[in-house]
Amino acid sequence: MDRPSKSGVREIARRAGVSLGTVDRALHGRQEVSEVTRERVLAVARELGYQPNLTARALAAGKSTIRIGICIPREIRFFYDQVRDGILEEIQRYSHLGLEALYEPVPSLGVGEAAAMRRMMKQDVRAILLTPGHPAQLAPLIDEAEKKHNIRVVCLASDDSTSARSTAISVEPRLNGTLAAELMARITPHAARVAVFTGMLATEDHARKVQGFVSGFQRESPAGQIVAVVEDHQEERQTRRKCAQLLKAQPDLAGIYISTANCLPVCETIEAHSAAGRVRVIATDLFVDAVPFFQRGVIAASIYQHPYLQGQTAVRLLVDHFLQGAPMPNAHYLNPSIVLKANLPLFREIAG
Amino acid sequence: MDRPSKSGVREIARRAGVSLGTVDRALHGRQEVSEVTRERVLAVARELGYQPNLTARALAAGKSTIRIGICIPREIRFFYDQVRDGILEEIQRYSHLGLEALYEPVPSLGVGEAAAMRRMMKQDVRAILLTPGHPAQLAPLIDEAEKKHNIRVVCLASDDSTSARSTAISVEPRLNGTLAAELMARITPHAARVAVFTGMLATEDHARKVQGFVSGFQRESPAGQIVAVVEDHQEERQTRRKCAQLLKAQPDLAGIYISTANCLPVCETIEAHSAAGRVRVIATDLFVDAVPFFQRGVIAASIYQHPYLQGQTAVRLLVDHFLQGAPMPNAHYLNPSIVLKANLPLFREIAG
DNA sequence: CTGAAAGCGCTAACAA
DNA sequence: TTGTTAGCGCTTTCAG
Repeated sequence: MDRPSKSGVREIARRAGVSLGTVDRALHGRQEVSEVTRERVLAVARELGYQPNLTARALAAGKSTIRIGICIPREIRFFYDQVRDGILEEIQRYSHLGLEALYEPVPSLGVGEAAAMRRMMKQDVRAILLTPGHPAQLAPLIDEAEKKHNIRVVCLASDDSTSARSTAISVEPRLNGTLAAELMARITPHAARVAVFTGMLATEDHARKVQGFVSGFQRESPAGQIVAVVEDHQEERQTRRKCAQLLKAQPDLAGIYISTANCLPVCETIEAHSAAGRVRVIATDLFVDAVPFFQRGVIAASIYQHPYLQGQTAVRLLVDHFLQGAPMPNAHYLNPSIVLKANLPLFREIAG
Repeated sequence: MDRPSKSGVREIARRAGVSLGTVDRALHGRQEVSEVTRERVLAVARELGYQPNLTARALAAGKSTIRIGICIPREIRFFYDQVRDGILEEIQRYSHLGLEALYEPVPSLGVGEAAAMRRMMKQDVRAILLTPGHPAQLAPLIDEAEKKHNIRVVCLASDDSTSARSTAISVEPRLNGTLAAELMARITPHAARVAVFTGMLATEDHARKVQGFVSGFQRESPAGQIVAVVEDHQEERQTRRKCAQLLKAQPDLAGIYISTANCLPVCETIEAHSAAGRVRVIATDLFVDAVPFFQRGVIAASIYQHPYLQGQTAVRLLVDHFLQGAPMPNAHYLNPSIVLKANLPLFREIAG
């Protein structure tokens, strides 16, 4: 693979007829070097196929040069925890290359994110990873971080593509919906009547999931019908009430797709109406409290959005970017998984 | 998190009243140090909560101290390629810590593996990653590598747990079967009659997949019936013939689970008999030639065994083991994924 | 068996 | 603008 048997800064310096310091300055595009010498040094480096030794670089540069700010809701055992674990563990793996975490959690999604971002910006972070609760509101701050402070902002789980954020990592909401739809079409009888529960259609993510489900279900089950799209604002009482109404109004309902993590009240209502089994439920994501509903056959499947992997991927993109100079993709979409009873125990939320 | 503000070998040496060299020898359990000094040094290290700086270690030890042998069938665009890519890319990511790949491919599964292993053993590898075609036959050699040469042997995709291999990474075959069974039970009508295609039941992996499917299907579809378990020895002509026979003998067949990657001949035979759609096919793994069958609705789903991730995981386990001293788990089981038409484009075999 | 000293490849502080 | 030099924390000779 590798051609150059020995080509370090030393060799470059020798061939370009300059000193180590100059090579370093040229390589890093610092200002204290003349245009012409820089060109020459870079030419030699290119010719030699110079690959910096990251180990030596990290060692010489001293510890914790790359501080990464993390702004994620503090939870216990849920989605955002997994995201955070993925981030922190991956940063840990790269700590020897100087990665360091600055954890500034917010109490819950969308609360205090701006303040947390400001705090991080003051502490010399090179990147900020955040799960924006209201992406649009945060956009100006994201733009400021990116443009004024040269901080790479990575959105996780949710996105605002109109802001200047460097990249976003998520399962494409529309794909969530189409995958659920295809599965729903397969597991329900012919000409099935199904419904969707969502949070608020005003939220872009929610709306796109629903759109994906609607168009996917129509395609995969032409004889089927979507009889209701219920907005529950993720409030438990509202969910129960609307679910009960739905079950009463649609006695032959064959399936429900819940596009948020709010499946518990739906499942309980279904059981209370003795509709378990007849109404196939496809949920979203995973947490221990949902396990009994899988076991009792209330939840047929769940669309899993790989929170841990989202966090891990974010860090890997940053490592490639900062350490290898790789460009950041505009967005990175992960492949969701389907959870059934059989593979349930292997997901990290359940395995412990 | 971290207590010790400064505790390197230097500090240990100072506190233990010895020199750097002695600390190093003690820390690495080399022989040229007296029992008593070593104890003392280790005690100080423990007390200080000493964590070696991997960067400095890699830099000082020089490049490529940890050579990893890779013995995997050479393919184009298939399962083992993905495994190999996962391994090589992850080794690349850790090259700065001294990881180096020694790639000794075999022409096909089970051919020349012993010779390849012997070659690697002579080239001073610290670990061997292999996908054993006939695990039992290789066992003595694996034992020799582990015990005589102190080489960590990691089995991928397939396992021989009776050998002395350090660990094995795979999707548990039984889980493959039960997951396919649960899905089959959901997507077929009540009291469905289904069949299984496998390679050879004499192969442990194949047998366990079938067992998983049989018991899972009985549990999830008590009224259903498994009308045939077909051994096709993964030979195309045999597969076609037996599949045609099956379709003729079982005109009301509702589903086929193919537990090997040999789905193409089955799908083609089904289409030739105009049975597409009526017979739901659940396949195993993924490759581009299968895509049209997904699109035409012949293959309803596939159980994906994450070949790339298997390779990547193997390397990560080795990194943790060699660099952090973590014990290797006896086996590492990955969570299989379900491929549907909707998420098909996101798998790396298809995305390119 | 132990100590002293010379780097690994790179960055950064200080001179020139 | 450029060159020189001293390390980063560890391993590894080579003497003692």
